[in-house]
Amino acid sequence: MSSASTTLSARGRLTQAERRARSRGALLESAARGLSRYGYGNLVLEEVAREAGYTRGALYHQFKNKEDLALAVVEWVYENWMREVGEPAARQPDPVTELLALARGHAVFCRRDIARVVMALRLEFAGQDQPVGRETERIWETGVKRCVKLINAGRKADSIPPGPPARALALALFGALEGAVIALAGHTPHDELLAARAVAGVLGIESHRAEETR
Amino acid sequence: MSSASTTLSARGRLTQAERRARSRGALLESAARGLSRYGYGNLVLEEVAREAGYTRGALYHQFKNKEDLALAVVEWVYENWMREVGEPAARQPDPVTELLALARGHAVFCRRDIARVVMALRLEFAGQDQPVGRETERIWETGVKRCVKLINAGRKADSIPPGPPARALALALFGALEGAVIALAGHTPHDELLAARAVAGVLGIESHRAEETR
DNA sequence: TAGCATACATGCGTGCATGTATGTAGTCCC
DNA sequence: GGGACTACATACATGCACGCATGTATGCTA
Repeated sequence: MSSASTTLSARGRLTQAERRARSRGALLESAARGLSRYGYGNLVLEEVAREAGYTRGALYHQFKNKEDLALAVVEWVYENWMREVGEPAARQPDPVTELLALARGHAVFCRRDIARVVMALRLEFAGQDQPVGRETERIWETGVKRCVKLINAGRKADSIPPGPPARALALALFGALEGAVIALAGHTPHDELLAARAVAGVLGIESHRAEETR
Repeated sequence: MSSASTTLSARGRLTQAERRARSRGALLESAARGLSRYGYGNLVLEEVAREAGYTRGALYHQFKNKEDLALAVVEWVYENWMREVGEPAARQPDPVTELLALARGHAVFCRRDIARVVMALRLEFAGQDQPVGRETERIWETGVKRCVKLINAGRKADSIPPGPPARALALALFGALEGAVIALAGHTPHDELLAARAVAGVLGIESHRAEETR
């Protein structure tokens, strides 16, 4: 529904590349919704294709197999997240406001029904050594590492109080954030504030910091 | 490993009821671990039985089918949770300390590898009308309702500040709590404090309230 | 201790989802 | 405008896990 904006070349007729890109986008989006709703194991490719307006033939033409599709979805979600949440937050002046911006941004990002993709896959593949699980874990770890740095910086600047190890804080932060946002699905606009509050709480900073809108 | 304490009758030989209870307990525990790790769809009954020291025959003798087993696990987890977390917390004197006790208690409860059963099943069956999903949703809703009451009480007593609707707060609270605890799996003892902090944050109360141990 | 009931094991049939092989329609390029 | 290529559909083969039916062992009752 959103990124079906594959610029079509002047005349109504589609070029091959456009055709390919359009169907690939539709399949990716459908698969993302499916993964978010049902997880990997319960995801039925027949349905993915149908909801995108194609058949499994198209899917297997664009992706090697189910695993390859899932990997592409994870990549796709990650890139969008970075563009819409990660990079804007990075422009904040100090660690605490950056962390709170991440929280708010993530809440808004997850208003689409993609919210649970990462959480679902992480849960499903935790503790197993499987490509999709590894990739999901990798991007999760990227986020955690980023938080660890921010927490350490914040503590140096005395804007985040001392306490448990930075890594534990970062894990709790992401966990609480994802959990809250998933539970609040559809509860616009409170999701944003409550996500920020959860993060502020984990960090142990004064709760009113979460209320500041920017 | 834990509740294998089916009192065996005086002599070494087991009575039928004891046999039954023992194997049922072992199967339930194994299934709970499995559900927590893999979710419902990926749960293979062959493995469940094997890890419990039986075969699928025993399983199908004790439970009608896979769904029945999952329902029994949900029930079993809920009862244990109420006994070990819900009831102790209810003995707290005021709403805020009760909510924080729930957070800490839940963190401790989830140190067993059962942590993710509810979250996993809720994710997997969200939006579908299926018995296991309904049951999981029901006990989740029980928890949310309890929180709503506590939040309203706390607001009347001025120990919780006004803000978003109580239901939104309760949802965020449980979501953040579960998410944080899952992410912190294995990070004893920080899990307890950070769970309390996440909850305190969502409630918008002063963060130092979360530090009080009881 | 004989005969029955209950706990559990083993083997088979079936359904469903993935992956592959083949067939058809829509583009590109000379 | 005709051949080559690409996007996609359809048809078929494979595998896995569930559920059930049947077989065996262990405990119960008289």
